[in-house]
Amino acid sequence: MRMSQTFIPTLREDPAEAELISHKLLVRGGYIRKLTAGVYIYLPLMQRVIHKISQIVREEMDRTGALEITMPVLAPAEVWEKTGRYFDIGPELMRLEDRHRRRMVLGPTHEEIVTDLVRGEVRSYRDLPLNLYQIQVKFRDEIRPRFGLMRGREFLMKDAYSFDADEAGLDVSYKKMVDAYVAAFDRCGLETVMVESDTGAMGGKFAHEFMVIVNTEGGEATILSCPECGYGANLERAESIAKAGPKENHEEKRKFRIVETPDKKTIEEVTAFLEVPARKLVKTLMYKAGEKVVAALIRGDRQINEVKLSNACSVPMVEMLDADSVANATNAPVGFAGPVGLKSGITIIADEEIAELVNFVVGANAADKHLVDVNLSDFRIDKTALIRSAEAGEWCPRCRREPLVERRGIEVGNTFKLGTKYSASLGATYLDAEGNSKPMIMGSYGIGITRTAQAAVERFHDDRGIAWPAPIAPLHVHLVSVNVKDAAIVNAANALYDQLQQAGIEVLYDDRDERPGVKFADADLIGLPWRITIGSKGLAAGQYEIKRRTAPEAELVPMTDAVGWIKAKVAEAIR
RNA sequence: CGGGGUGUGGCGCAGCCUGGUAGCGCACUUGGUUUGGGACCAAGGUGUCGGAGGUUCAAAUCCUCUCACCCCGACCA
Repeated sequence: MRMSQTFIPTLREDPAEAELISHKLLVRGGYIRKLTAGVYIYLPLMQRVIHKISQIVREEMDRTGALEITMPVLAPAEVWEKTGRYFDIGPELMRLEDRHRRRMVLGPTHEEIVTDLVRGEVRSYRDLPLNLYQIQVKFRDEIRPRFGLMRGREFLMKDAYSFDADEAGLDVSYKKMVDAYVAAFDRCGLETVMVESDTGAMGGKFAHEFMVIVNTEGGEATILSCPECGYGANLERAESIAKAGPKENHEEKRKFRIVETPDKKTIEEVTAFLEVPARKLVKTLMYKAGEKVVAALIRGDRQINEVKLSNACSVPMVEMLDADSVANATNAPVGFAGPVGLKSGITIIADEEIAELVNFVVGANAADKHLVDVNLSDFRIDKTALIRSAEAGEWCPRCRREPLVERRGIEVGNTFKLGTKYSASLGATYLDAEGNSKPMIMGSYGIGITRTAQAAVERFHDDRGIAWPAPIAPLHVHLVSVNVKDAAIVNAANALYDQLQQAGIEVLYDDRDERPGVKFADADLIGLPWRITIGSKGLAAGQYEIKRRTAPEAELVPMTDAVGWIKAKVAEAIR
């Protein structure tokens, strides 16, 4: 590919639209351009990266026996209503009407469509297991698209769906997918960690996420993992051991009393004013869970975990009450809610840690008042559950030998054991060997292709530009001719370009009439794994200068050996 | 959707407070000199100042509405 004839619009300055380093580099390097919020155009280099990643993923999927298909982006709303997700997913599901005013959606994922397909075509246990996948555009109307490809509204995803006759079959299918994911990311040159995650709106009972660990702000998800036993989980999901640390509750229980706390609403304000530690205070957070109002009690120094809370309430999602509803429910402004004397219609769910507390502080359900020396016997608890977020430093919930450590990661893939959520609601059943009709057992498995590409940039870059892992680099070699007015250099560069191409090496040839500094800066920015420089110095010595993008210095390779040398290096790196 | 901010040549920005007919850097075009880490000289082209309405002799600048985009929060591959 000759640079003078392709389309790689590099930028000297950072684009104003980008915050994240990987986003800036992809725009500056001429990989992507934004069309509108969360929607991007993939330029020639990006297209090649996408092909590379897709091809690796495709090969690993095919190896498992999964079959590639393509389902439409546009789908009738009907199928989504049957599974209930038309309502569950909410505004993130892009809805539209066609000219006949039929309601349609743009697929954010394809469980409904693939299940509908399989329902019509598969009837016997003899046809199972079946795993169908596609690599295709998804659309999610994100509340706030950001970080370029990291959270676009339109993005490329590989999604696979497995259908099995029983749970044992699902376990086998799931394991195959997990292994394929590990292999695929590994082949991309990306180290990932697999963590347990919540199933969220996807439904199902068991899920994992594949995270690329980064130590930049690009890591959106927080994961907790155990250095000892390898346990890892998304913060949303991470288990806590209910009883941690020594008890301090041998104090004698006192009778609670009301204290004035004028305008002290936050934990910080109340603890400072009353001079008690935050862990002696119980936060009462008011939530809406379906039709019910729930008061969630957790220790003042803990964070609520809404996913765990919604699981405890058996609803897909909980939502914090707005200020008016809080006032309505507690007869007090926000900041003074408490469990004592709360209306009977409100469900009180307490975190497990609450049970250990004695003589604590709660809101009084009256403006500018709190209750001190409150004890468990002073109010009702409808349910006790683990609803606080786990924290780094807590003991590993599995091996209990090491404290959990916190890292940040980018989620590039996930796997779900769905069970029968979709097959049951859509009637995807089969006849077993005894002639009984049963719902198929499903799994679904996603890899964000475009997100993986950006995650790689977030992981592999320096202050000059991208440094692609060779297997997913758009091309392998960046050939730079130092001076296009020097016939000897041009002849040598042209000749080498031809030789490299004939040897099957993907090469980007910078044949532009630019100064060397411009070419080097662009090469570093674009980030191909090797750069070969042709200038008069090397030519005179019969050597090419070959520089690995990640190495500080170039190597000098005899001209006669160069093609074989680079070919071997590339082969080794993309193996 | 709540809070904050920005829209001025292709890109990055100044000008706006204190109205007076649009500017800088990069990029681009032409000619010349240069050529191992983002060159230099000369000449040149490029804007209905996001849109609509209003105030005014006069609006990029003031007012109202509107649209788009960005950042912080809740959601996600």
